[in-house]
Amino acid sequence: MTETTPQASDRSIDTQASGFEAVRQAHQSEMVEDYVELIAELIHQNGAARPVEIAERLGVTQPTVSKNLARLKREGFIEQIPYRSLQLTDAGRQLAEACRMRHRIVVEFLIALGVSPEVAEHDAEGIEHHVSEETLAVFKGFVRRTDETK
Amino acid sequence: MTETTPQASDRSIDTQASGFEAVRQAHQSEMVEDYVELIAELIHQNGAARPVEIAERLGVTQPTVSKNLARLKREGFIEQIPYRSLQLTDAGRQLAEACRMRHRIVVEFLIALGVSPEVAEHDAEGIEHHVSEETLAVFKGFVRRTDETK
DNA sequence: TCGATAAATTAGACAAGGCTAACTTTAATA
DNA sequence: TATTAAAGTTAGCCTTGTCTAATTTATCGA
Repeated sequence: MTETTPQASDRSIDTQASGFEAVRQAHQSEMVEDYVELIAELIHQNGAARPVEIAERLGVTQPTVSKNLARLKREGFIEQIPYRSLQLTDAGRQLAEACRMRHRIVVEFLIALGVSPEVAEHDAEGIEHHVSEETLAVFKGFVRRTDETK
Repeated sequence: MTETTPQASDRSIDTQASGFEAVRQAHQSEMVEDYVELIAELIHQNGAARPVEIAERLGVTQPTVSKNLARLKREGFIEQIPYRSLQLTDAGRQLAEACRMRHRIVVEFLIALGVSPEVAEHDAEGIEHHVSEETLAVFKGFVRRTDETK
């Protein structure tokens, strides 16, 4: 019992709880974000995005992709005609673009900081979903300053 | 095709898939890590860690905590006698200490970078579970250099 | 010491996101 | 054009982590 005073911790209990709540929220959107981002990437790289390739890139099975795409469709992010390339709706494109930017910033930030490119990519995949606007702005500023110094 | 940005284009599909796999793995351990870390914190702050307080801090209900504690017990991280304070096993203490260190480094890193303390705490909660050893070492180095400059 | 209150557990439901197995549909080609 | 291989879906199961409602158990103050 080193800290005797109850307010010894600088954070209120509510603040702490809302932090954990936010993490749970983030987990809810991760799947959707990963999918739309990947679909945009595939369309950009290959001119088409197909479920089988999403499965391969994410390292999951086709039925899993099928089920998750149904959710994306239900939520209005994609349109799908079987055996044709998936298409992003306007909302989907918008979300994908935001995710792509955020992903790029996180990766570039880590690299600017001195993390190896492979690990930067790897860690960014998990980190990007938990970076607030404020932190993202700080990352961006750091990258910009580093670039200028080069 | 993939314009000037360095990433995606030169990454193998396997590497990408293993990244997503790692994120899924991380999610599996998050609960355990959050709980042992919080239990250690509560013991340190209050001299005792009780399920009801864990529920409050995490912003979840008591039955949720009850169920999750059963898993921690099953996996050998805690010992529990109802209505007594939870106790960490050696393994639990070890894990808690590692998590505490990592958490501290991430928070200090974000603050050193210029993120506000509240947001740093908030974001760290989500980020910490996705930071590799390499990246953590880089964070640590950055904090050290910043401290020296002060 | 006993009874009210708070703490904890149990039971049962639900949503997400994985999986395998089995099936259907499309496309490619012989 | 008829077959076959690949792509996609469906059905059904599992695990995790959440919830509410109901129940049990311990503690503490009158």
